[in-house]
Amino acid sequence: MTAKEKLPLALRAAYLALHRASDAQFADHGVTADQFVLLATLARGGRALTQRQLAQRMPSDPSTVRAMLVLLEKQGFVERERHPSDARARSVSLTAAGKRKFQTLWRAGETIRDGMLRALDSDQAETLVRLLQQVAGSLNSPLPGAATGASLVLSSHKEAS
Amino acid sequence: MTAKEKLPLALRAAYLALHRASDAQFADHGVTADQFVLLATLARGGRALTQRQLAQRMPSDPSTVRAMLVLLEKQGFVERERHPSDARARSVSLTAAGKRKFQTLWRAGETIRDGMLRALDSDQAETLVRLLQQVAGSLNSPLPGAATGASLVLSSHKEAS
DNA sequence: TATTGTTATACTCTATAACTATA
DNA sequence: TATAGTTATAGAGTATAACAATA
Repeated sequence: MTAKEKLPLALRAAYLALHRASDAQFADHGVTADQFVLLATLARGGRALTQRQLAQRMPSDPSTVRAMLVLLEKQGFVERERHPSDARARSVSLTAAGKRKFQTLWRAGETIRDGMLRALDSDQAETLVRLLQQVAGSLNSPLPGAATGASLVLSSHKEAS
Repeated sequence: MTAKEKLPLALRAAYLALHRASDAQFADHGVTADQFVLLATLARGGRALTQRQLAQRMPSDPSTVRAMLVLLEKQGFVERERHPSDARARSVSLTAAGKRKFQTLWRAGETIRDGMLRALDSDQAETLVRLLQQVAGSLNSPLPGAATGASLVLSSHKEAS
C-alpha cells in the first residue's frame, strides 16, 4: 500500500475520530460538532456575515446552513437581521448568549485539541496543518483531468470582503 | 492562531473536500463515498467479515452499517450469509458484481487520489499519512483528562483475526 | 439577468434503546 | 451473562430544484 492509496482512508479515519470526539464533548452543551463550527465561523469573523458568506466559509451548502441556523436560532445563539444595504440578504450574527456559549464550547474543545496533539510535537503539528491545507487546496481547485482547461483561472479564488 | 488551534478546522476542511469530491465522482456509479469505503473495507479484507467487524473497521456503528448493507444488498453488491460457526452472526462479503463494481470505483477514485497528491511530493505524502495516523491514534485512545486512569490498558487495542 | 434566500422534498448517515436469538 | 444482529425511531447534515424578492 502506497501513501497515495492510504491517504484518503487515513484522512477519513482522523477526521471521524475528531468528529466523534467533538460530538461527544459538545453533546453535554446541546450542540453538535458542526454547529460548533458554524458558531466558530461567526465568532472568528467578528462581524455579521450573510448566509452565503457563512456557507462559503464553513464550507457548506446555503440550504444546509439555513437548516442549521434555524436550529441555532431556536436555541437563541444566533440572530438573522435584514442586511442594511442588500434587502435580499440576511445578516447573521451571534447573540450575546451565543458569544458566551461559544466561549464555553471553545474551552470544552481544549480537551479535544490536546488529544489531537498528544502524539505530535509542535513542529509536526505545524507541518500537518500545512500539508492538510495543501491537500484541501488542490482538491478544491478544479482541473481534475484535463477536461476543464477553461477553469484554470478559478484555481485561486479571492473572496471579496 | 497557533497550529493547535488551526488543526481541527484544517483537518475538517481537507476531509470535507475529499468527501465532496468523492461523492461527486461516485455519484455517476450510483454509490456514495461512504458506501465506497464499506466496499473497500470488504475488498481489502479479502474474506467475509461479520457486521460487527465491518463496523469496527469502517469505523462506524453496527446499526449504521446495517442500514448501508441493506442499501448495498438491494443493488446486489454485497451478500449476508449465516456465519458458519456462530449462528448469531452474519457473514458479509462482496458478490461477483460487487467485486467488479469496486474495481470500477477504485479506478474512478484515481482522479481523486491524484488530486490530493497534486500539491505534495512523495515524502510529504508519507509524512502526512503518518501524522494523520498519530492524530487518529491519540484521539481514539481514551484518557482525555486524567479522569479514567483505569482505562490505560485500553490505549492500544489489538484486534483478533 | 443574476443573485440571495426560502421552501419543499428526499436521501444518507448517525445513533440509542428495546428486543430476539444465540454463545 | 454477554454478544450479534434487528427493529423502531429520531435527528442532523446534505443537496437539488422551483420559487419570490431584489440587485
